[in-house]
Amino acid sequence: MATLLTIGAAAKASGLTAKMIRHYEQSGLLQKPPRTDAGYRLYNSQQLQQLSFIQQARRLGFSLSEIGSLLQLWQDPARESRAVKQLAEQHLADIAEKIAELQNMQQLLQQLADSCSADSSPDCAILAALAPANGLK
Amino acid sequence: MATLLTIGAAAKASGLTAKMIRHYEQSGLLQKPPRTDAGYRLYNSQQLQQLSFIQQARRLGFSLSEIGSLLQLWQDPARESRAVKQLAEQHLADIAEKIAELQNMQQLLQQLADSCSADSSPDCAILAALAPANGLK
DNA sequence: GCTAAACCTTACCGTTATGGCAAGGTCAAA
DNA sequence: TTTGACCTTGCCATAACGGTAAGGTTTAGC
Repeated sequence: MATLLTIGAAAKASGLTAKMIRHYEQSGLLQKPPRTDAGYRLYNSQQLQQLSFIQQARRLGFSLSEIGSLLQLWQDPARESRAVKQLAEQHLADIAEKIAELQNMQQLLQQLADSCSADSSPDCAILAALAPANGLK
Repeated sequence: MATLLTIGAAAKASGLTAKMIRHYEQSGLLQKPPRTDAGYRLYNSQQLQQLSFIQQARRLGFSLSEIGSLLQLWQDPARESRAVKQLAEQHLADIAEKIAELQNMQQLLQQLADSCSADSSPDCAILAALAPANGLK
């Protein structure tokens, strides 16, 4: 039998929030679900699967736009795994870039922090590094 | 002599954009600079130093709110380096957390991507991992 | 049957740090 | 004087939500 869940139950089942689900619907990621006479959204098991799919993809850091593409591929029996992998590789490249940026910040700042005495004196390598060259003329 | 720069020149000198400078002013990070009769903002060397300070701090990933605190400390001769370092340590912790999240995603997704054949077949470990347990009944 | 709690609905604002655009005023050089 | 390069304000857009308000619905208990 078709089990239909209201948005709150669907949220719990998928690990999302009702707010997120409405947001995904509004941004075109999800088809509009049927409604009760009172206007309540009702989700069937197929849509629940989609919700869980989205939640997993979000956990991997895919953007909603990327997830749109992934959902399309998922539902296309004629998809080529090549296309899926390409999306993943692109996302991996983005992740690697962000990590590199953060590690760069981390390294620079850690060095400065290590050189800061952290006592009651006003002198601190961190501020010194942020301040523009003073050209002590 | 006091060299006064218009916002475009100040932007170039500090590595920011005019838009950013106006935004920092509007969000209370910078004091309102004097204006010409025509309403053009004019920046002196002290404010240019602040702009460069902000730009450096942004490069290290500090939020505008954190930079507000750093600026305060910078301009306080009675500051304690302890306070500066505490801000830096907090930011380092935030950075480390983000890196950890990204590395977690990276590791998970890389494993899946490695298991994806990337050919014309529809089968792909990535989609399989995103799809909820199918309970092949 | 009635009431209160726990749902649901839409709509709008706030977050963060910008970029973009429009409509208009200003300034300097040719 | 005209043109181009400035400057001004103001409003919209981004990504992916969370919060809140004002209101309708359903359910459980009494």
